[in-house]
Amino acid sequence: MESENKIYLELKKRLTTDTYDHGQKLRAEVLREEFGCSASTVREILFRLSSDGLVHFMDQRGFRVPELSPTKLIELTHLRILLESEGAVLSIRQGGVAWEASLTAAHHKLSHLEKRIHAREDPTDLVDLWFTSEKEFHQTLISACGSTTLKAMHSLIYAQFRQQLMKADRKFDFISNNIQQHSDILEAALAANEALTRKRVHDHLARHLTGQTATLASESDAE
Amino acid sequence: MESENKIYLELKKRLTTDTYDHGQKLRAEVLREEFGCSASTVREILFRLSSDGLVHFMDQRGFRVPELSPTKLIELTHLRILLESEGAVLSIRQGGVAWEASLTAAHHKLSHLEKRIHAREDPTDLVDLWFTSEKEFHQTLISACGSTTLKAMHSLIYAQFRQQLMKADRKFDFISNNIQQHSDILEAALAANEALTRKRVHDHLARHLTGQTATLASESDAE
DNA sequence: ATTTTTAAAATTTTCGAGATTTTTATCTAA
DNA sequence: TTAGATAAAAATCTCGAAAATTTTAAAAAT
Repeated sequence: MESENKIYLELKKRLTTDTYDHGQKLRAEVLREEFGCSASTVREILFRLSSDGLVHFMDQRGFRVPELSPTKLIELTHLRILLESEGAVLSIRQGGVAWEASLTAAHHKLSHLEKRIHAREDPTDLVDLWFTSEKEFHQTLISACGSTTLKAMHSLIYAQFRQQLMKADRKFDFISNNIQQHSDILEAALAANEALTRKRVHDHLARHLTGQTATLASESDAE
Repeated sequence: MESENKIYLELKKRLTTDTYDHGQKLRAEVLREEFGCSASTVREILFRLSSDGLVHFMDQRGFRVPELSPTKLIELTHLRILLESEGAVLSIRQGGVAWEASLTAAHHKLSHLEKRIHAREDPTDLVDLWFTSEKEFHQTLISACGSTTLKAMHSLIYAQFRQQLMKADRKFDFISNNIQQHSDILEAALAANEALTRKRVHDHLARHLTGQTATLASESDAE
């Protein structure tokens, strides 16, 4: 079972980091051979990932990587904004110095990396590192919210969001804006400005809300 | 696989409607015999329910009904307020007449039932019906939000919330308040008053937020 | 009497093979 | 040539039994 969890994590990583293509079939036999376990074990893991929304299961037709879906991306973005705003504001209220310190640290790492990427001609070999750092920053942002359930939910949504963008986000033409936006979020959070933090989380993710009149119900003005 | 889904739904119903006790062990062998399927099939279903948060899995130690947890209930309530407020407001904006009609219908059914319960000495035989109707009302409230993902997330949270209360809510000492609150929500929603709808969804669920300084970050004043 | 060891029983986990279904390839008829 | 039917191949799904682990019970030692 320990090894099963290893396989689960490895597959989860692959499914959110470009290894497979959207819509690609995940053949149990291939995975069984690669990981050296039984077909049932693979099946079990794929079902778990299916519950996480990272694998699409169809009765009698096996497992696939979910298709690219602009609609899905918009919905996931809405939920990220909702959960991260809420989590960030709760963290501002309850986090204290320890949280501020960890958020500053996470931002520092991410910022450093994003500047390196910005300066690069070809940032391909930094992609994986960026995925990790960006995730850590956003998780830290909500880490002191006090709700395990909210964090778990956010983790699910974040992984699916990342999966939708695993191909697109490798170009980093957005990196310049991102550096500023991450910095803005940090600033608002440290200033304990709740409304401004909400707005900046929203603005940071807003580029994924295109394609329809995508206005979040909880959106409000500030700044 | 069709039968597997049947078993899944049956178990899900049981896990949110009192059949088992909190913390009770779910022995695979017992379920296998009862449902007339193999051990692997039961295992697969229990894993699915585990991903839904309705079953607690421990490596080498089998599956259990999750323990009663006041903290968990508060967290789930927070998330219900967050998701239902958001979903309701989006539905107000996008739902149109069809949504208003279905919400009115769902409320009518629920209201009728709650009045019967209120009048009863012993409402035991109406419990299951109430669980169904109450769920339908709240799902209808957010049904026109336009986000499949938000609805799926809410469904997960709602089921876990219901599980936490499956024993407690059978007494119906809250029924009088509930009748008023459901009616208030309907009124605010039909009036397309977004802030008021948010507040009334919050007030409806507020009784489960006791036990700590449980203030939702997005809480605001209205009315 | 209490704790530790040892043995037995029960439960969980892994596995591979047979049964079922879907997919692919080939053949036949219009 | 196209469409439909048939057969072969490949994949999925179910199942029960063997292997591994935990739990329970009994015996031994402190």
